[in-house]
Amino acid sequence: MTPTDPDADAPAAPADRVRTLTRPDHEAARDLAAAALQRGDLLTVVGRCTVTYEGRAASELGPGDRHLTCKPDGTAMVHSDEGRQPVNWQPPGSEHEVSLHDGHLRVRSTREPPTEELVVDFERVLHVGAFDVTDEADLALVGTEEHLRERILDDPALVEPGFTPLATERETAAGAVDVFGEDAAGRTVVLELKRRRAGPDAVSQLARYVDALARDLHADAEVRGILVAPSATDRARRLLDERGLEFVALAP
Amino acid sequence: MTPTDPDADAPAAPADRVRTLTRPDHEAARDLAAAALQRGDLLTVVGRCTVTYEGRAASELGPGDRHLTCKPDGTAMVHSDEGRQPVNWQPPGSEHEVSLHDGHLRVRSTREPPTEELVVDFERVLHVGAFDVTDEADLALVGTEEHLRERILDDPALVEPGFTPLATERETAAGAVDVFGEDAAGRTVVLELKRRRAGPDAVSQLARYVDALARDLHADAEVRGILVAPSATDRARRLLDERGLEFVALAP
DNA sequence: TTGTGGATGTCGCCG
DNA sequence: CGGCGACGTCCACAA
Repeated sequence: MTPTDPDADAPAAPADRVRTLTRPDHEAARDLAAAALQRGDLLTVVGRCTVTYEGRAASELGPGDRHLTCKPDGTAMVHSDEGRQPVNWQPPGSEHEVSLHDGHLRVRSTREPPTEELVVDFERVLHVGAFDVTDEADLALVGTEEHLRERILDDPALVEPGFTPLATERETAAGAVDVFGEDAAGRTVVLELKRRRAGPDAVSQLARYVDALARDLHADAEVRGILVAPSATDRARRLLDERGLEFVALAP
Repeated sequence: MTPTDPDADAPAAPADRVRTLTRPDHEAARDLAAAALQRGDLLTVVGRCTVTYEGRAASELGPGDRHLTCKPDGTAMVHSDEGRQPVNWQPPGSEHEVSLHDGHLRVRSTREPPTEELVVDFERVLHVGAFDVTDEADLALVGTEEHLRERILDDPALVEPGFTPLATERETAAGAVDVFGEDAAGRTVVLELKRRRAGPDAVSQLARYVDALARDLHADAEVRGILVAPSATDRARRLLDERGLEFVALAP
C-alpha cells in the first residue's frame, strides 16, 4: 500500500470514475497513481521507461515507450508497441507501490511466493489514468474440448458404431482419462480429445493412459486408445501407428 | 501499417505524441480512435462494452467495464479488472477499424487466416487515448532452458562425470533432441532439459526421443535417456522408472 | 504455411 | 498449497 492516508474517514468526495493526466510532472503522476492504487482503481501509465524483473527468471529491459497496467487484483503488465504478450508482467495477487526515484516515477510490484519483483522506472510520463471499473459478466465460450466431449457423449457413434462411454475423467495411475468406455466387442476404450489439430504430445498422453489402464486392469486386458481431434500431424500419425493407437477425426 | 497515405508529402503537423479524451461523446471518441489507427498509434479505450468473438472458437461477453488496447502491429486486447490474460483478444497482424453503430462506439478487429473477428461495442466511453510509442530495446532474459543447456555444455560433468555432449538439437525421427552425447562408457545419451520442475509430459518427450534414436541407430544400440530439471513430480519419477530413464537435478 | 516445443506461460480443477 | 492438463494459448524457429 502507499504510505499515505491511514485514516481517510472523512467521506471521500464521490470522485470521478475516471481521472487522467497528460504529460504530468512526476510528482503529479505519483500522486494520481498512488491514489488509484489506494482506491482499487485500474491504473495505466504510458511513457518512456526501463524495466527489471527478478523471480522465476530475471530480465532487463532498456529504455523505450511502453504501456503499464496495474489491475486492482494485483496484476501488472508492461506492453510494448508489439505483440500479444506483455514484455514483462506480474501475476494477480501481487502488491503494487509507486514512488519517486531519482526524479523518476517508479512502480514496483512484488509477490510471494515465489518471490518475484517487477520494477518499472519511468523517465518520462505521457499519460496516467485511474479508472474505477467493474465487470460482472462471465465469458460464454463455445468450441472448447469440453464441447467436443459433450458432442461425443451425446452421440457416441461419432467415434464409432457401438462405442459406449462409461465415464469421463476416469482416474488411472497416469492421470484422468478424458473419456473411458467400451467398444461393440466389449473391449476397453480410452479417448483422448483435442479441440484442434493434434501433435506428438497428444499421442504420448494417450499412450500414457493406455499403458496405465492396461496395467491397472488385467495383464491380458486389451485396451484400445483413440485420439479424437479435427486432424493430426504426420508425426502424430506415425507415433499412433507405432503404438498401435487409433485416430478419429472430429471437431468441436 | 495502415493501408492508406501513399503520398503524404505534405509535412504532417508535428502532432502530439499523446492525445486523450475523457468521457467523450461517441463521435469524438470515434474520430480520435480512427486517427490513432490511421497514424499507427497505440490506441486505448476504456468504458462499458460488450464483446463478441468468432474464429477458432466463439464467445459472447455481456456488458461490463473494460480496457481495450489496439497496437500498431494489429494486436487487440480486451482486459477486465482481473487476470493476467485478456478476456478477449486478436493476435498481431489483425486489422482494426472503428465505427459508430446504434450510437455506440464499435471497434472491430479481423484477421485471416484463420478467419477471426472480434467486435467490441462501447455503450459508454470513459476514456480514449492515442499514443505514438516506439520501443527499440530488446528484453535480456536469463534463467531459460537455453541457459540450462549452456551451463551443461560449459561443464558436462554437471550431468555426470565423463559425459560428453556431441550435438544440440540433434534430429531424430521423433524430433530434435535437446542435447545428444555419450557417457564415459561410450553409450549414447539423450538429455531432455526443463527449466522448472518436470512433469509426465517431459518424461514422455524424453521417451519418444530415446525410442526414435534406438531405432535410428542399431537395433542393439543402448540409448540412455536423462531428464535434467530442477526437480520432478512423483508421477514423473514413476514414469522414468517404468521406462528405464534417469533423472539429474539441475537448475538454470 | 505448417510443424514442433518452450514459456517468468496463465488458468481452473481437484486432491 | 502442488499436480495436472487445457488454452481461441502465444511465440520463435526450422523445414
